[in-house]
Amino acid sequence: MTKANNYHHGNLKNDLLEAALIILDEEGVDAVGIRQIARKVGVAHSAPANHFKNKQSLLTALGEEIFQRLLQAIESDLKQGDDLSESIHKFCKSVLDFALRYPNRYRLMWRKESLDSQNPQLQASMERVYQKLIVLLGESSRLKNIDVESQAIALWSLIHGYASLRLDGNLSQGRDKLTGKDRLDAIIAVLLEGLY
Amino acid sequence: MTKANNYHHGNLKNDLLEAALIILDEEGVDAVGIRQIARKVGVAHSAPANHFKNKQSLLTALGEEIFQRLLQAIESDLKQGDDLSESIHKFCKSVLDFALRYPNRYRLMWRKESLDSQNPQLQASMERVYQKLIVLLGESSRLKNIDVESQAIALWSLIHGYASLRLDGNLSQGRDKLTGKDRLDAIIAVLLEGLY
DNA sequence: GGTTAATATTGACAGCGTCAACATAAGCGT
DNA sequence: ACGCTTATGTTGACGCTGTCAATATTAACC
Repeated sequence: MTKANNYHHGNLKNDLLEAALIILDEEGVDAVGIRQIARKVGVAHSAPANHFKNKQSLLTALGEEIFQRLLQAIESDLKQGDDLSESIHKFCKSVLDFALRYPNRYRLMWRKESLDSQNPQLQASMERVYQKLIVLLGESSRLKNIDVESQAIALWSLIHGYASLRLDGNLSQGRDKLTGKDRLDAIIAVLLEGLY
Repeated sequence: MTKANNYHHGNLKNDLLEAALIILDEEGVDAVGIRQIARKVGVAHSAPANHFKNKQSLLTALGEEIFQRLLQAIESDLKQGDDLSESIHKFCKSVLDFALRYPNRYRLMWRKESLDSQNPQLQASMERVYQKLIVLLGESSRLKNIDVESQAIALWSLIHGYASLRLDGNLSQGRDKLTGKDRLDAIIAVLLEGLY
């Protein structure tokens, strides 16, 4: 947290987002509020209004930030040269790891009632993650007679669904009883090799 | 809405849940509040406290109710005698239809920050839906060397993820460009037949 | 250096969930 | 039928929230 002088803060917008992220991680989505953030940064309860027109737009900016961080995490996990199967596993594992490490961030990014889902920058930062998957699949030549978008959506749905369920404790970690695989690997295997 | 006499209401608990469901459908998850519900039923703002110890427990009861309705929808769509592939498609279509017809109900049932996710009755009503899927898969003999739970989780993740994404407008309806299939059918096909 | 725009503060407002004190009525044993 | 106990509903208060309007302070620029 920066502090230029006593009145004008200097870097408030960024500090607000930083503080918001901490509150989000520590106390959950619903604890992230204008006044609480302002308190944490040490500024009047109405100061944030100069940088975000309302709560929704602050959360939207935060959501955008979070999508960017997820993209970073994915990119740093994906090594060039992996084959398709390996890339897919890494992509999914990145998302799951992110979701489990920062459950509240993952919840917020999909909370369309709290975010302005029409915001162009938010959409763009989300699209960038999705496009990563499209490119991944598009580069491969060993794929079936199904269009790339369907494949991407299937994979994206699978990992998003699994992460969401794991997040809220509806699913335990577990392993596949027959193959011994980690559950995530097992369900990816289902998607790659089919159910029958 | 029932009304026995002027003071004692007679059937308040049910009426509160009914009203809550309407508000949920019409105004979204965050609009569902003790005071608003009470207003709608025509009762003092503090009357609900006699039936639900706090907002969370009201929402939890509502969530339980919603899971039951989803189960009903699924059961009425599944006909005995369908083969496995058909059953799977129907199960998934039921869930997706429910999610798209009642987006706010679907959102609420997975909002673990708003519900008491440890509540035994809520868990049971959720488990009943999941078990439906397990039984479905368990009955089949044409399945691969993967344990039933992994299969169920894969399917459950896929449909839950897809529904969630569709719900918030992140995914358009669309069709598979190569097969012409409806997108839902296409991604189920991926799961059944594999990506390569 | 003085004016304008940006940024921060203070105070008010209605709405929220929760609690405590109190009012009313229903249920039940006698 | 009566009275006691318990269930259920009302009223009012508390501190919290997001937002807005009025005001104060400082930065930026001609």
